[in-house]
Amino acid sequence: MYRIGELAQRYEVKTDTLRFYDKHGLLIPSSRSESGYRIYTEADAERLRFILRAKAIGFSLTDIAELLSIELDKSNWACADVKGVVDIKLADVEAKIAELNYFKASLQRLSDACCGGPESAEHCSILEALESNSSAVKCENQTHDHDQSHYGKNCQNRP
Amino acid sequence: MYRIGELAQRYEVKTDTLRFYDKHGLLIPSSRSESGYRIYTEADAERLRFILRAKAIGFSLTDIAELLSIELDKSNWACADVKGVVDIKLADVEAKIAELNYFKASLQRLSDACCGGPESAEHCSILEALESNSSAVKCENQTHDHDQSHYGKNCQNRP
DNA sequence: TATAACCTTAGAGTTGAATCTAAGGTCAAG
DNA sequence: CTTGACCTTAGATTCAACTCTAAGGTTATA
Repeated sequence: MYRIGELAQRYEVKTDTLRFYDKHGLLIPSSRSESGYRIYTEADAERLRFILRAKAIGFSLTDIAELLSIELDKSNWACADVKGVVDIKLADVEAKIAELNYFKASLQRLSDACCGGPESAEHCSILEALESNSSAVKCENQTHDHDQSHYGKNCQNRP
Repeated sequence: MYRIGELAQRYEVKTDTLRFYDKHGLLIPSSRSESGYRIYTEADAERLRFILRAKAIGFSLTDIAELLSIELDKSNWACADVKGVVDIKLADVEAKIAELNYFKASLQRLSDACCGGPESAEHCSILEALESNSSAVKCENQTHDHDQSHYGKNCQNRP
């Protein structure tokens, strides 16, 4: 039997968060004290661990609510249902990774083309790439010239 | 010279979005008509292209505002400033990718351990993993047994 | 019995990037 | 001269997942 503060401390969440989970039906404490304090049982704590674990794996609270409703009524669901939730999330995460890898490549191309030195940005290849219509990034040694050796191995696309 | 609707259509954004960019200082139209209509010039359109390109690369509107303020006053900034913005974003994107890869691995482990069949979820290894305290995912063939050949090459962690 | 540390509630605020609503003004075509 | 497509504004709403505030009630300890 825990009060909200104890449970919060034990699982390193804010009491606000537990109240939020209560209000949204994810974790409604098994009972209340006479004065209205939330009383959490060990089973409630288990449910919280389930929530936190699922959250750590990347599920949204909506996903978790779905998982919990299956969990509470397992025998009326099939493995396929559960795996479905996981696989949708997996596809989701994979799509996000692909998108971010695309961003990363774009940023890397920009970064590599720029000397990063104290020179004026008037001929900065990053700004020029953002101004131009093409997706090509021109290297800076073609526009302002300086001793690039100071600034590391930039501009991967030089001849 | 474009009115808001024309510019919006040309670049496939909503007029709302352009008004939002106006209000937030990202793209203030060069002039207004007598009746107060926003009038965008070709230079404004160019600036919009800059914004959209930067957005596609994954910059937030705040990042873009910074990039634009450098762009407008290039000669008073160094390449290092510009590259700084890009490199911070790059680190950011890399961190997000790493986190998502971690999520992906967790989800993959869960998915692989579950048969995904029409069997009752009572012994579903996904739910069991979420219930248990360990991060290990036990394979289902140890709990409910069925002809797994129907459901593909699941449960990578079997003996 | 007073003080501090707890607990309660309803409701507002946060972030980012729009998107929507209401109430109204402008303009070209028929 | 009216219809409909456009434009204006301020301000509200959306999404997720909290986080915070104000105003007050409870409980353990000195």
